Amino acid sequence: MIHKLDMFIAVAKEGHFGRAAESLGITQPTLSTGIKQLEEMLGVQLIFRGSRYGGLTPEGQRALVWARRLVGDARTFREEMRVSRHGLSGHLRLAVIPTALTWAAKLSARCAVRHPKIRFTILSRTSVEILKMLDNLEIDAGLSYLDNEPLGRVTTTPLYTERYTLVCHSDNPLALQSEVTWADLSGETLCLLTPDMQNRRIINQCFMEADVTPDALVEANSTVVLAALVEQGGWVTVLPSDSARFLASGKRLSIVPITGGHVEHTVGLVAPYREPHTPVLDALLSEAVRLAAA
Amino acid sequence: MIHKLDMFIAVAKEGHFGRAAESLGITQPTLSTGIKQLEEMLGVQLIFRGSRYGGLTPEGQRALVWARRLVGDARTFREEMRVSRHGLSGHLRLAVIPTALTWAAKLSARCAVRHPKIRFTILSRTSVEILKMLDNLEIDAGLSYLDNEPLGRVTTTPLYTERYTLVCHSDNPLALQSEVTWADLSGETLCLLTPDMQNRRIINQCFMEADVTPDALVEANSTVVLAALVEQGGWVTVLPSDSARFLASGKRLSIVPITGGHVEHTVGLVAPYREPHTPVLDALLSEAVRLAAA
DNA sequence: AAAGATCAATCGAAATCTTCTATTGAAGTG
DNA sequence: CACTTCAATAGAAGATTTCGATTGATCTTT
Repeated sequence: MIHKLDMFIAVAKEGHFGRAAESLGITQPTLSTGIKQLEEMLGVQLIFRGSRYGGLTPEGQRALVWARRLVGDARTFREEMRVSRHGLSGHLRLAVIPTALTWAAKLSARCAVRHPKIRFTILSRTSVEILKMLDNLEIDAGLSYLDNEPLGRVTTTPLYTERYTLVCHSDNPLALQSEVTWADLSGETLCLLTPDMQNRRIINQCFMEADVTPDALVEANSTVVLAALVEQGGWVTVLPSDSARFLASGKRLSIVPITGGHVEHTVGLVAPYREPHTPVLDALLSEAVRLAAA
Repeated sequence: MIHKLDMFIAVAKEGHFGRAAESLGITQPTLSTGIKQLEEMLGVQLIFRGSRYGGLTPEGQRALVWARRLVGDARTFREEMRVSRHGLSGHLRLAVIPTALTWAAKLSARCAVRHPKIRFTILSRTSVEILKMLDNLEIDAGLSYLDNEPLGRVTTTPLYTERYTLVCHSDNPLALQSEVTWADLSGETLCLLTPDMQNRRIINQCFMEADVTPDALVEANSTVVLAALVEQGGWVTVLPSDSARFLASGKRLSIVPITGGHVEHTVGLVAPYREPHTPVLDALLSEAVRLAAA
């Protein structure tokens, strides 16, 4: 049953029997018959298909919610049993928005000190992708914005609040100012994150509120690109203070706080809503709480 | 996996491999290997045993919680899929404290009118048994006291509040009074529910608070016995007003309200804490809400 | 419109897993 | 010390799962 549900989740995720089978390490006929048996067992059609994948039926949509829950619970269960004999060890998969990567490093480092047997995988992803990966059980937790955009059924642990700063070359006249406004940036040659990043959308809104139309000549999905570009001279970018500090250190880059109307955006840990969590995830969550308090 | 967990739940419930196997309709060796495979799959020992059942290990205790949850969710899932093709039909198993049996009848009758394809099984049980049966997935919901004694992880829907009344033969001098106190009953020949019933414990406490030691010469676990006994003459009993009214009607029995210090005890529907519920259970719950409002 | 590519279903054989009956072996009982 | 109870084990029968090969349908390209 659990295994069949796993197949179903894979097909729903990939939208393609062949790829889904590959992702599970089984052959396509096996998966086809698996789905068919699941449909027979439940007595409902889950997937529209006439010689090719045609999306989920309404029952399929509903079944997907249950499938994710059952498979997720089963994994958590197995994980808990595994930990009870091997001690707190295992694999923790995180997806993180680019501007929170330094915090991901901080968090995982502290967690690793306390629990040396836990392995980490940290991926840079957009906030939307993070939620999707949480749904599909591809990651155990994410680091993303807690406010602003709709989260699904998740538990959240606030970590810090983003404050935006200008990052420019030390030669730039703006570097001498103790602070700048969003309007001050109107003439500058901007490089920013791509618009699929929530951070960029937030920054866009800040510019809009200051009646400035930002003109980002270079867009990238990595803050490293932005910092490197700024270092070359001529370019400026906007980054949250922590990212900015990290990327600017040791280079001829200056950081200037940006003042003026912008909402505060909280970044924190996002984990599936499931009670109880896996012991490893629990360890991460409590480390996040400690880190937030510090 | 789910099937193995089912076996595990059965063994934990019965405390005996043979009986557990019988209750599942499989043979004992099948169950033995099933448990063994489950233990191997999880990598932990679940059950102490050296040629006979020796209780659950600590990991087994923990695993039992997960097993109940997974099996329960899987059933709810299947139920929901079944309903999506057969309409709101199915089987609803209720366990009810004896004094709430009339309400169980009322509730199921109203529910049956609205959803003619639902079948009901209603069992008279003690409140403790009801909670245990909910845990073991033997019933879908219970009708029991919502306050007073510790409930597990359940959702509750209040239905009514018990008010205690004296039930006596119409020839009894007490029948002429408009009300009686607990102390007034000290000389009477009492018959009451057995002490394993929470109702009896509540009544005992009422007597104690009135400094009366009740002397129940006949104890029974059915209100029918009590009413029949009172009808024979000489005996009196104490019942919640609804039960009393129902049992006394058409017989030479009188009902006298009992006044004086007693706490109010709320009776209502008790269902497993699981979101979402089965569609059939949802139907029952909303019917209960309507009935409570009426 | 024909040829080719893509994709999921189907078929049949091999492998794996499950369940059964019969038996064993261990621990408790009179 | 025989007797009973209980769970584990062994071995065979049966069911299920999986896979490679193929088919048949649909979509794309020429």
